[in-house]
Amino acid sequence: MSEIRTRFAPSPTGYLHIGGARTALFNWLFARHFQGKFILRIEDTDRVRSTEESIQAIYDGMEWLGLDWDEGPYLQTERFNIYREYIEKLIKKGKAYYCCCTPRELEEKRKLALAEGRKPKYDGKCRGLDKSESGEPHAVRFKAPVEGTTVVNDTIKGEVRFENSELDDLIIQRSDGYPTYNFTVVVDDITMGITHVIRGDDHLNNTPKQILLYQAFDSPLPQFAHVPMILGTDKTRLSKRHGATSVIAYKELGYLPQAVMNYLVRLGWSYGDQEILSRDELIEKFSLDNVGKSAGVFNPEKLLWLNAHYIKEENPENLAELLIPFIKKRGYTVENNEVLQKITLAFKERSKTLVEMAEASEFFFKEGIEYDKKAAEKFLTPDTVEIFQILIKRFDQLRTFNQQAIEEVFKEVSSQKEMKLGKIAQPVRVSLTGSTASPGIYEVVEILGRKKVIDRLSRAIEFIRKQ
RNA sequence: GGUCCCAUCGUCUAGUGGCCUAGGACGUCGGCCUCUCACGCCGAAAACACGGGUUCGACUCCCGUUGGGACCA
Repeated sequence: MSEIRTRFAPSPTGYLHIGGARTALFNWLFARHFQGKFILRIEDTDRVRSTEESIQAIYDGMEWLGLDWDEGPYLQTERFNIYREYIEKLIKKGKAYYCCCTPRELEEKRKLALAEGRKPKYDGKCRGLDKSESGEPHAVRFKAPVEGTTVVNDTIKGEVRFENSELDDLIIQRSDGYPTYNFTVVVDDITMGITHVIRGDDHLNNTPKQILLYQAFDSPLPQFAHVPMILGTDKTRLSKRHGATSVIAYKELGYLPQAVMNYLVRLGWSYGDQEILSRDELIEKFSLDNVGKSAGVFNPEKLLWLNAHYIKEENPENLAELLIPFIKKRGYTVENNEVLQKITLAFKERSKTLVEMAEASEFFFKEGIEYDKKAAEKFLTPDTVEIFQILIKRFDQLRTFNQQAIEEVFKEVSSQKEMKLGKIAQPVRVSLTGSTASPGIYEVVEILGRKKVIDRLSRAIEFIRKQ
């Protein structure tokens, strides 16, 4: 078989949508699996809705997910000459014709048809007329076959049949000179040598029209694969109403791209019972055969679980790097050093997102920490003052201030005072972190460092005395 | 409205005629672990939409019904 060529062809009318990202991902995986080419094409013919920022947002989203393309980006707005050429070809072949029906005329006919219970189909008024280009405003219509059946041989959906009589003489160029969607897609896919068209199944109904166009051009058909949609919790098409739908939003919410990729690909595709798949594994194992037929509901909880998994997997150095922007956002200056890496180590088991991690670790960076009211009431009590004093003294005397030594101190004080470890750890935790929940206390003490620990314990003593 | 697609636990899914007493995962609930919170581990509840066929045998094949979705306007 010759080279596999797939493409992702989004319209730049917003952000890179989760659904679009999955389509891109499937195309990318398919191309990478077969060592083919993945092409990016921006379908920006809708000039009103297409924006520069949206195009950039698509690049950003794909870059974040690591979906690199081999050719393009091609912009449709730079390809009008090609479309014009292909329109001419069709007219010369007698497979397209000028249509001078005005939109108003068409609209009236449509209403009439509807009122009479007929299908609102073009009546073919201009079909037989041999109109050459004149001053009159005109559209160009494709002369579609009126009978027969067009079969879409879809890799995912199987054989789908459409009666040609149901299809219309579609407009391929509007009276304003703009080519229309179904036409540009076909011309682009032909000229770009696309072998596999993998796209959302919302395009399945367009496919017979496109196949007719391929046939009119005597071009071989690509293999079509229509992947099911992603729905929201209410089972309607996933949209902003369902929460974050842009890929970049997930970056900002502290998700790792591996998690998003893993989640997206498993939504609609499976490899037995395996839930966790690395990027390389996906390339190796991805196949259109295992793509399901039915639409899937986007499940943020599972994505969150995957994200937690990938945070746990990530090494401290990378994790620290990823965490920095989130800490900066909270107003602290940090660099990727040993301390920050220890912090990520302490939190990676207990954070589901980087945002959570930055929030939970804030007490490390904050100068005057505040005590949680209830926690202070419960644990910062007069009887703990003595413990704090002993701890301050012992910490001060420690030769090496590391976890092991710190643990020993706690254990000794615990047995000396015949107090359960928890009885000591919780008050210390509150005085160091402000709350009752944190990583292991020995870890916290070590990372905070001798000076801050002693300061915070002293401050807690003061606090208790003032009560 | 017309055309098309789809249908296994709440959700993502495994299942390709006997391996199914329907498996896994998220979530939920219970327990264990424990210096707190988590992680982890163990366990539980939870599904083949319905009705007809085909077959010795249907989750699996066919038809219909119902439900959902998409596209066209």
